Amino acid sequence: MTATARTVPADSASADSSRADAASADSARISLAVSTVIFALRADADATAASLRLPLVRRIREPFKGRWALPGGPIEAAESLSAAAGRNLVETTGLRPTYLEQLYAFGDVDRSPGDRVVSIVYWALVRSEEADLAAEGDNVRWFPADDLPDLAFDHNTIVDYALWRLRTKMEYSRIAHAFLGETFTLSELREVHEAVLRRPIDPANFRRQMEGSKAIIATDQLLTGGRHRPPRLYRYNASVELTDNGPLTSS
Amino acid sequence: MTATARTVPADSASADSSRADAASADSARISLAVSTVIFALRADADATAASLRLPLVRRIREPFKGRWALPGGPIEAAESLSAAAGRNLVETTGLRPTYLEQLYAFGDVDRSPGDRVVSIVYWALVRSEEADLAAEGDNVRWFPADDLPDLAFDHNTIVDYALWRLRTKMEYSRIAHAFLGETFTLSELREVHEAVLRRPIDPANFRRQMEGSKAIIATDQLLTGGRHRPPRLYRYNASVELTDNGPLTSS
DNA sequence: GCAAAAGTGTTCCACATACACCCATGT
DNA sequence: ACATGGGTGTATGTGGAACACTTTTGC
Repeated sequence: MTATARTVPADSASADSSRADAASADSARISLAVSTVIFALRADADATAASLRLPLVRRIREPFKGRWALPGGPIEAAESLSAAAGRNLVETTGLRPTYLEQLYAFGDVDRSPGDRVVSIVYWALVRSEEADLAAEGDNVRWFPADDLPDLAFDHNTIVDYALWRLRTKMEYSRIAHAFLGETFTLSELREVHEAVLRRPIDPANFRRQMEGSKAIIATDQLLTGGRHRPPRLYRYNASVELTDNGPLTSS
Repeated sequence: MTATARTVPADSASADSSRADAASADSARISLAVSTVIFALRADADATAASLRLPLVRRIREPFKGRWALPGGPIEAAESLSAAAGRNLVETTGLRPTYLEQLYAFGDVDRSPGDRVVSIVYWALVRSEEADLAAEGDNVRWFPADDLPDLAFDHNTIVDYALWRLRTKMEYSRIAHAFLGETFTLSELREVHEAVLRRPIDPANFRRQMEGSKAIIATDQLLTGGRHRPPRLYRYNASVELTDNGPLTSS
């Protein structure tokens, strides 16, 4: 992460650097794209537990023709980066994200054979119920996030990083709500944590942490129809942000 | 942070999205730039404490001609994003960064009047001693990070976010070393924390936290010449990363 | 000796963990 | 009745905050 810059005489400073935010003929050759890592929790094949899954699209042209890749595309002149990512997501899956955040800008010189592409990558969470009716076909398919094939470009690296961010953020943020609907039981919320973090969590302690955090509000409703004692339904407390992104909450 | 995307028929998915990572005529109109928020700790005017400062460059052309702005410029075809940021930093200040990390990609449609510019912003830390001999002139000047004038573009927002990231990261990472030299006393390290976080820290507890973290190694040398009991010199433990950036440590 | 920073010891408290135990429901 | 998940109570441990106290230097 440390730059490999060399020292240079201090005098050469101001002339070049005053071109701040101006584009030259050089940078016009670099093309810009947006990609999105879309996570959903979906029932496993054996239906015993939910697991993290993400949709990929099959590339229909070179480079990496036939390989699976993250959904992505160019940015239109009149849309912001997050709007481009959101549009992208809708076009690929037909789903609306409940959470969308910029992940990282990937711009290594050789990440795309032939041309130079800088990809601004977003990551998103969609509700499980919605994900079940998501578009799937020959060119769009959902894969288990922890067991992907060899993807096009540096997309395996990108997914690894997105997974790391999701898991890190799950530990200190209220992000799990984004996988669930309007109301939910504490067990459902706990199962989201367990599926993402891949470890069991003590229900008793989880309850106290959540109730102490003021991130959820108990409703007066119980979920009946289960096989056992009906659990209370909770609602997300909209007055607390899902994640603390500092001064960048509104972009 | 939530996208404002609308739902769309699921069928329209694969055709467009398979253009992943390809650039169209649209995105060729968007120019790409790199900017850098460079932090150093420098002695205050009254020399009693150090404070966070950063170098800005004066814009010599429209838009925002005459306004102060973050150092930045275009990305060259053969350099990575971090290399562009590092070069940028050297050209502006003549300094070598001890820490350099991508901050965020800013790409709102109207952030630059007239044209559409996406700026990939890095933030950097440089050593205090080095910063004292940094280039400064009519078009490059250091400002206190917490008291900036009205900057060009959305650069005030960018600095606010960079400050938030620096302060957040200072709390859970070993990043403070980047402001210091090869060896340092615990007081110096603590003063870095105090200056960045703007609050006093108990020296006794700070010592135990640092020693317990294994991030620093005691040398057998004491720093003599002070007015009081000579403190021990410590060295940064290179075997632990400054920050945990997950699977992205080497880019 | 005195001032002041370096460095050590100890108490207190918040909070996470582990786990025993009671509650309410469907079968 | 009993199995099972919902929900409460409680002991133990860990780590930070607060602060008293000792050590070592310059003057």
